[in-house]
Amino acid sequence: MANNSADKRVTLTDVAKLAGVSKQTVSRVINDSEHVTDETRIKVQQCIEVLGFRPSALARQLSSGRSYTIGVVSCGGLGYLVSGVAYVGMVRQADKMGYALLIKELTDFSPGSVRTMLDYLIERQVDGLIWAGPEMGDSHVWLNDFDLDSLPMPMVVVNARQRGKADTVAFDNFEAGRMATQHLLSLGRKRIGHISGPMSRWVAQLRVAGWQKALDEAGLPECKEYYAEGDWEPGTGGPGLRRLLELCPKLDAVFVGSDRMALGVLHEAHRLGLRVPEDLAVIGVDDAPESAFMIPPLSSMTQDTPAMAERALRLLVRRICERRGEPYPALCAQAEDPVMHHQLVLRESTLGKS
Amino acid sequence: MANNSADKRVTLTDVAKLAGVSKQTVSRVINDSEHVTDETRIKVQQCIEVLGFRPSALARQLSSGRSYTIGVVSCGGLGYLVSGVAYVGMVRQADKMGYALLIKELTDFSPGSVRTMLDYLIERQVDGLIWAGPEMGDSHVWLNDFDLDSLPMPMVVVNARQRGKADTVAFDNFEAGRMATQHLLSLGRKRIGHISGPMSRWVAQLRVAGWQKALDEAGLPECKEYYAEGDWEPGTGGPGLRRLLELCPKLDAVFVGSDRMALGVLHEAHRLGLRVPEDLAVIGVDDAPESAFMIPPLSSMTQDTPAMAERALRLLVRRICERRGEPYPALCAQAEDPVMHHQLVLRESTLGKS
DNA sequence: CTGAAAGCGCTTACAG
DNA sequence: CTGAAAGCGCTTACAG
Repeated sequence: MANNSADKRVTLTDVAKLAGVSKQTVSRVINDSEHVTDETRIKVQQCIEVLGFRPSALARQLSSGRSYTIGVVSCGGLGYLVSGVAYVGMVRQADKMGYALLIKELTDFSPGSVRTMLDYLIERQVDGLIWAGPEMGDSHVWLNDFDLDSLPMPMVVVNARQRGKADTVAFDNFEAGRMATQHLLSLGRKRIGHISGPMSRWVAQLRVAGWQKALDEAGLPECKEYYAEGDWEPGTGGPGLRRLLELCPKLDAVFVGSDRMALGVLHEAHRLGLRVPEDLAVIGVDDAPESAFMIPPLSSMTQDTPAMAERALRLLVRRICERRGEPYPALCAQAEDPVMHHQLVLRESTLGKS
Repeated sequence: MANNSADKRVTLTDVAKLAGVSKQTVSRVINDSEHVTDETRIKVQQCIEVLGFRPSALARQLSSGRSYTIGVVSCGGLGYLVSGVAYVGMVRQADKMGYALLIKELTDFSPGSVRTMLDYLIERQVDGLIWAGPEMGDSHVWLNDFDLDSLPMPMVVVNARQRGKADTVAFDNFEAGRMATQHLLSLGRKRIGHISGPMSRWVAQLRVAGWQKALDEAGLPECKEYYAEGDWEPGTGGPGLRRLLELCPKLDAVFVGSDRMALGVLHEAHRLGLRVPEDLAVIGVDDAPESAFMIPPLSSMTQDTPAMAERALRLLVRRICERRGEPYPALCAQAEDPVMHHQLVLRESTLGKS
């Protein structure tokens, strides 16, 4: 194995010299160009071996204008679990298509720091941009102000409101809220409350709206009063449930904005001596790995976050290729629906023992 | 706001031309060199504004040999949750010190793919390397084969076995296993079983060893028989517990390798009519956000993974600066202990109702 | 304090 | 199929 240690960088020029050919020819070999004799190719490859030559990606990028790097803007905050899982999906997918991910974290949402972030990524000449982070309040206002077409590269927004011309890959959270509520209705429940995630979040807002819609459709608008706001975490499940019971002592079902909060709800119900689902049916969202093992096992809605991240990445690579007039890699050859859907997963917390 | 759209890249040369100075002077201005008249500086800065000039990080890197990029090799696998949380910690910390993270995923552990991975990162001239991924079986054998000093940049290994000269930041999982077991012993339990993570994992092995050590110290070596292997996930907790009860029907305590598996154990105990902790004391590891809300609330051991990731990053930046003879950024100015420690968090699953 | 030159390591046209 | 030249956009010495 060659020894390209700290000594001195081996360059294409060195290889060319040793092989007795031009730099251009060496370049052709490392880029798998067809216009090279087998003889020449082999000779060059041997010299590459011998010298332990590794082309500098940096130099290549500078001269070719292509970086095979995708910039990821994340804003983790409390959503770190989801972000984390999503990261893994993105890394894998990027890798398969030959891209690396350059990850930067947005620490605040001022237009200034957004601008700085974008400039930084532009400076590094990323081929495309993934905007991955929860949409908090008006954090995406800049998307309106900005002329996205002025970005020198395509961008895909993940799990946030669709805006203007920016591509977006997101779950249909309105539908999720509606479906969860409809399930509770189908069980004959009439007093259905909701504990939502933080209302500054787009995702939480939509789930609330879906819940309300289902209630209206069922002719139970009064239930819309049975509402409490949480923060996605287990700790707000219990207080949320108590609040709901204050508002409606006869509450018979609750749709909880996340499985983690639902854990808190189950815990509190147990403490209060409420039987689940006999007295209170509970359904969450996420279908966390834990949910099947809660007491009782929790009904929920699957949400395949890694799949969303992967889909976003494939879409982005499509856009990158489109702009450059290059063919698509096989993985993103066909267009996919940018809207992701949840699916009901029913367990004891709504169905009871089977 | 300047309009640097897809048109044409604005370069340092353009600025120099407009300002009527040399490129070198513009370079000085953007690098905050002191040897520039205020007058010149202001003039240049204005031209930069007007043209919307953004220096190319790529060009800078190529000519300066410094990329301010840290390569992260991850191998997610089932440990995605932990990896995800760790990612966020790393991204944040890197950002604060002016580095970006370039993330690559290792898909298999053959020496070849490890070599390819390292070459790739070297090609991209990352300033340093983080090896972040669970140590599976002999996956780190290459660390022995490789002469780490031949790497052109420093590397820090996260949460894996200490090897040779490579810096390592990791939890003391042996101590964790011992402490958890000692806690159960202190409650007067005499038949203490263990359900471990996959034994191909270094972390799991150490926790098992710590448990055994504590049993030996307590003069209860026979308990070492009460053992089952799981996979960290909730689904293996129940089967693990049943296995333990086969081996020792009078089992009175169990140390579970992860809180997620412990959830499965609690679920199964509930099903079997075993009271926790009266009949069976249960303690996990991780102190997951869910643990305080399990039924009953789970005793555990905190494990601050983001903190570990951040510490690893700080250490790496220290090493980078050392090699280059540069001063340390404030954040990593002082050396830190590379060994991280768990802490007991006691709840009802071992202590009972207070 | 400022500038002209050379160079970082590759790729892109353009010839032959 | 192969090569000599120019260029990607900066920075690093070296002069003045």
